Parts: sequence; structure tokens; C-alpha cells
Amino acid sequence: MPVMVNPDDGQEEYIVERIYEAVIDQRLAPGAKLSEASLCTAFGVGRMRIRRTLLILASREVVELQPNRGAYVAQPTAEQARAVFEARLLVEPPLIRMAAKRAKRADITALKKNVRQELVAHKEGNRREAIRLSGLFHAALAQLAGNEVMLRIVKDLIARSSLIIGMYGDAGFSNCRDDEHSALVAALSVGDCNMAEKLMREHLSHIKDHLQLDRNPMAQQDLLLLFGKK
Amino acid sequence: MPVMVNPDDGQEEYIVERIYEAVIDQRLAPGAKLSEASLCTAFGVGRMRIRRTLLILASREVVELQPNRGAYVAQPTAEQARAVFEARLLVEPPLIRMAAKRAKRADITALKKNVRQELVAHKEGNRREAIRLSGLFHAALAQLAGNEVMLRIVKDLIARSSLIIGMYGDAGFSNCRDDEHSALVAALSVGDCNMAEKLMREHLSHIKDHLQLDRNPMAQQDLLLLFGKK
DNA sequence: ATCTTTAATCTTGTTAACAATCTTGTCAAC
DNA sequence: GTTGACAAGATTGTTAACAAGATTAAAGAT
Repeated sequence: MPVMVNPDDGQEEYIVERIYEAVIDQRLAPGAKLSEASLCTAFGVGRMRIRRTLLILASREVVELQPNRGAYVAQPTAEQARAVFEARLLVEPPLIRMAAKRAKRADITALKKNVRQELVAHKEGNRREAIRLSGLFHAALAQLAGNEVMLRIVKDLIARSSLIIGMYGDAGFSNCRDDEHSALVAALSVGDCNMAEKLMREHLSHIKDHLQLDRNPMAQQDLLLLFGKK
Repeated sequence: MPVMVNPDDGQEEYIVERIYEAVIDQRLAPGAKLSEASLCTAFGVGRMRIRRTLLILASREVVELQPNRGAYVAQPTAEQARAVFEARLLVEPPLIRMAAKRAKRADITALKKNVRQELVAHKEGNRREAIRLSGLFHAALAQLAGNEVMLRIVKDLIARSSLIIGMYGDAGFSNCRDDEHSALVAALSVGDCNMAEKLMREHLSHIKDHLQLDRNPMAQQDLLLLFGKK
């Protein structure tokens, strides 16, 4: 399920989507530098297109543009992390309630398949794939609610959540526990919207509570200049 | 209260803000053409900066970029209009509940002042100012909730709401009735978050119900070419 | 008279060169 | 040996010219 960007963006859509996905499954760590030249060669396009792409990503707060210094994958602060998950707690429970009312058999089947794939990825220790599928799961739920505006919002929140989990999450812990996703699907399949909403609230709370927002954020990847300063 | 854009956007912030405001108080009607040249002369900047500005506005879905044809103020479809107000109904009631818990005396005073100004604008028949202040009121409430992520989301929804009201609203009717804003402030001032949430839900429902989503959307301003074609 | 075709004009999209800024490496001084 | 300044290199920001596409106007045909 691609992140639908504006039809306006036309030709940039592809590149935006690729970088977006790379951020979601954490191939691009928070703080990673996105130099124009490397992106130009990577995607085989001109500098102008890359610049537009980076501007779009910056407006979604997935990328940070530092004047005269270049583009970096965003590094959400602890405060921003709190705000993002508070927003998800506000938005996603009502959405899954709507989804529960609209979900058809085929939708449930697709969700079940997604959860199964998540389980497989976990067993195989494929962390990236598990994270990717987890994001896809939440996006699919939002889509079921049948509101394109909310869908876009949720997708952006999911991307930022990946950055947050990369920075503040336990290294060993998975962000989304598959059994919780399974329980959500179970509630949906019997049309229990109250249960679905409750489970979603708990699910997001669990993720949020396992973040270590007080700890100095890790990541920053190549930015070991912090060591020299301290 | 300016629409906070990314600090990344730096120099474009000003122009984005100006256009944003013009859309909110309906000086720029849906469908209005935003040619690069005219914006360049209007703001006295180069074409590149205008292009970046338009891209930012397009990513917020306030402007539509048509390839090789230019930028136009967005014209939300009936379906998008429905989605936007459904989103506001989902988001703003819980937000005002949070705001009710956090609001201090000074905040209430500021809100009251805002409502008074709205009343004045109405009495004077200053429709634009009334719309502007109404948007400011909703944004101020969202800000009181203390979540920057949600604030950004609400501000974007407000801007799009202005476009929607411009297209589907009764010409004679005001979008936000001031007495409803007054009632909201009253609930906040006594800390009745249940009442505040209920009033907000009713308030947004009223606006939504007064839209004529079935009717052929008006506006398009200078695009009288439709007359020639028909 | 109306419709189609064609040319001229204007607007947007792209490219490339240039300017400004930052980073990196080197060298001298303390 | 460390610190500072300075210069070379690299990266980003801007400008201007050019290319491509769309709109408009005019001319010709039906």
C-alpha cells in the first residue's frame, strides 16, 4: 500500500515513496544525511527533482532541511515523540471503530494475511520486514475507515513513529507485538467496535510506554561528533 | 497566531503564511490561478522561491499543481469536504477536552477577546474578518491542548475548511455562529470538559450540515471560460 | 457564420553555470 | 602536542538562459 501523495507531485511521487518506505522500515536511520548528489545518482535524476522531493519530505517532517548544510532524516525530540503518540492515541481508536463498521470479509482476510506475514518476519528475525508490515497494518486499518484525509494523517504519523521507535525504542523489543494485531483483527472480524477501540488504545499505549523518552536519544548514526564534544 | 511552518522552510515561511491567510479569509477563492510571474512581482522574489512556496502549499493540499498549467487554489470535491469535516469532528472534540483541562485564566481571557472581535466583525458586516477570527479561534483551542502535532493538523484542516465553505457554504450564512463560540468559551471557563466536548461536536455538525454538498460547486472566480464553453 | 487548423505568444519545466557557504585538511604558532 | 588560522575541496543556494508545453488569436475551409 503506497503512501498516496498528491497527484500534483506527479513525477516525484516515486522517489518520495521510496525514501518514505526506507524511513519506515528503518533502512534510513534518524539523522542520516541525504546529500543531493548521492540521491541524484541513486535515482538517476536531476538535482531539481531531488530538491523538490526533499522539500516534500520536509513538509511532512520526515526530513529536516538545514540551510546551507543539507537534508537529514528527522530526529524527533522527546517532546515531539510524546506528541506523535498522543496524536495516534487520539486518532486511531475512533478510526478503528469506523473501520469495524465498514470492514468486509475480504478486508478482514487481507488483514489476517498481513498479521501472518508479520509473524513470519518475526520468527525469521527479519526486523525491518516486521516493522514495515506493522506500519502497513495500521495504515490498512486507517484506510478501512474510509476517510482519505485521516488516512494521510495516519500515514504521516506512522512514518514519524518509525523514527521515534528507532531513537527511543528498546533495541531488543519489537514495536508492535503481533498478538495485539491479531486481537485487533479478531475484534474486527466479529464486528465488536467497542472491543476494537479499546484494544487499539491499549496497543498504542503499550508502544508508547516502552519508549525511553528520558534517555538520551541514540541513533544519529554517523554523528559521533557528540563524543568529541562531550 | 501564525501558522507555524517548518523552521526548515526559513525564508519561504513568510510567503506561505501570507497565501495561507489569504485562503483562510477567502481573499483567494477556490480555483483562483496563482501564476508564478504575478507572485514574483507581488512578493518581489525570484521564481525559485515562489516555486518552493507553491510546492509547500500543494503538499498541504491548499494549492493544486497542474503539470504545465500552473498552480491554482484547491477546489475540494464534495467527498473531500465530507472527509475534512468528519476529520474535524473526530479530532477537535477530544482536543477541546484536553484544552479545558489545561486552560489558564489568561487563555480564557484571550479567547473571550477573540469572540468579542468576531461579534464586532459580524455586526459591521466584515465577513472576511469574521472568517479569519473564527479560524483563529479554533486554532487557539487546538493550541491550548498542548500538542504541536495536532495543532498543525488542525490548522491545515481549518484552511481547507475555508475553501470548502467558500465553495459549498450558503452565501448569506456565516460559517461559525458566534454564540456557539461564546458557549464553548463559557464551558471552558468553568472547566466543564464534557460540556465543551459536546458543544464542539454540535458546533462542527452545524457547520457541516449547512454545507450544500450536492449542489454544483460555485466559485472558480475569474475562470469565466466556463461560460464560453457552455 | 461556425468550426478546424495553424501560428504566435505566454507560462511553466529543465538544465547548466555561477555564487555562497560549509567542511576538511594542512600548516604554523604557542 | 594542542590549538588556531588559513586554504582547498565539496556541497548547497541562486540565477539566468533555454526547452517544452499550453493558451490565444487569426486565418481558412465547410
